[in-house]
Amino acid sequence: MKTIRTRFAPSPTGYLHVGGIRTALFAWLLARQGQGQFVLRFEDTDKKREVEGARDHLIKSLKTLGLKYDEGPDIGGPFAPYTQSERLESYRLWAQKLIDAGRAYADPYTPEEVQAFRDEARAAKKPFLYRNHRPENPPIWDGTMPLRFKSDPKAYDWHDEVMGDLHTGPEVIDDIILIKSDGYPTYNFAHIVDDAEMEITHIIRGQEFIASMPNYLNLYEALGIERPAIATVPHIMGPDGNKKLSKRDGAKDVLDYVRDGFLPEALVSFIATLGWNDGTTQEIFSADELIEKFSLDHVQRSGARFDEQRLTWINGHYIRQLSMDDLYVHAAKYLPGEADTFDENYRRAVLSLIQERLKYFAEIPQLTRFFFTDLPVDPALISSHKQLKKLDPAELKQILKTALASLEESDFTLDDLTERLNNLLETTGQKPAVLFSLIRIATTQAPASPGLAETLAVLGKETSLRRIDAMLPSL
RNA sequence: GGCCCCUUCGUCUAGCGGUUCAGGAUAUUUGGUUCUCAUCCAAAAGAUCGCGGGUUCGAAUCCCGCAGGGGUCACCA
Repeated sequence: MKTIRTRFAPSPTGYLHVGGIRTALFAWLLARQGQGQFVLRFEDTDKKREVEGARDHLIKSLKTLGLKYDEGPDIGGPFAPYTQSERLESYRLWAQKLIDAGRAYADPYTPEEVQAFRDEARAAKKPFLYRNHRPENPPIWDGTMPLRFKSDPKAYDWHDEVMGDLHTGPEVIDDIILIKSDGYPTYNFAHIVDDAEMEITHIIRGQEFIASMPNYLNLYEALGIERPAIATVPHIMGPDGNKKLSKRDGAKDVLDYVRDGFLPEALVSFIATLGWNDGTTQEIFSADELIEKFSLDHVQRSGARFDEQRLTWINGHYIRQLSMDDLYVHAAKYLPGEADTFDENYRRAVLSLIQERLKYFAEIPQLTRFFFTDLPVDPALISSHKQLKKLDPAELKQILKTALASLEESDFTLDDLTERLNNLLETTGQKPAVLFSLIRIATTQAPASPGLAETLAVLGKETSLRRIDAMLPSL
């Protein structure tokens, strides 16, 4: 069996959103499970649309998600270069073959003239076909005009690894442009040449290319190139509508998610299961499990909607599984600025307490601020509490004083605090809903916090007592 | 408008002619875990399988039509 070689071939015209990374992930998985190679290739033949920094961003996105490529623009490989703008000679050579065989010709029309043909077709509510205007005696191609493919319209039946058996008639075949008037090849031509020269065996690409597949089949024949296997995956839809996910709809970039504190393994698991599953009830997959279980024939044919809630759930799952050391490595930088003056042990203890509450790291500041700074006394925490608001302020004050007296004698170890809090339930005769809530509010001034004893133990004696003292006058 | 693809709980999906008045997950609601939030556990609610015809003893599953959604018809990829 031939070694599997897949590629991810983005154009550096924008950033990598979740939909784009999915084709990369699938291609990577295919290569990994077949002991094959995964190739990165930049398709930079449209210099007008190129975005500064997009290449680095693409590379960083792949690396962040752990999609390591075996050959690529920055690391080279046996078929270098891996950037299309550096491969113009190849396209020139293949184009010449077509010219020699009478299968390519110069397009003598100006863009305006072609546009007029197009408008004409549109007005007649018919699809535009350039070949209906194919010139009878085209000039010799001198490189200043577009070079077009002289197509051989016919019906095609082909197999797509995801979409199944497909069929189209000859009416969709046209004389596509091979080389633009600026000398750069079109994607339509360049990717076929590159995939052949780079010995790519499987192409994974988005739905938008399915309509041009017959044209590619026609080109493969004319070039005498055996086509790779094709897997066309559906688009990922935006959260609200049925539109293809795009940056314009507020879709975040993969690195945006990482920046907000989503773990790469969560992103990978989420993206893989958007439109794919292994047929069992397993919901979350590690990269190794994906390599073992992924299969193109279980990829959904319909577009999946991007559901951030599901991503959030998966991310929370992964955060909970993190060891303390890993949690600290990932999460420490999200701590609020006030945390800088505290030592590492304290910061670790805080993170440990909120680990099971975290959905993504960007939530850390709001969840932990009271551990690092005294928040102002907030009377609303009492007045909106369904138990405490019923009690007389004087009574609350008495309860808190009793608690304070006991805590003053505590060594603030977790065991001692737990025991004292339990004893206080008896001495004050209050329910936990009253006693614990009151102490919790006094010491945190936050609407939510980890368990009371744990929180007090981390805050320490001095801070806890100081905050209770500060609370008393307001009651 | 032509061509192509798609259509199961809000969402992601299982399902490949019968053991399914459709299973799981998430989201939602409720209860429990000595306080809040979260976790965890339990439960509830949620899909006449887009609609209409067939084929069959039997269809979410096969066939046809329709509707809706998406893609494409660039010197973009």
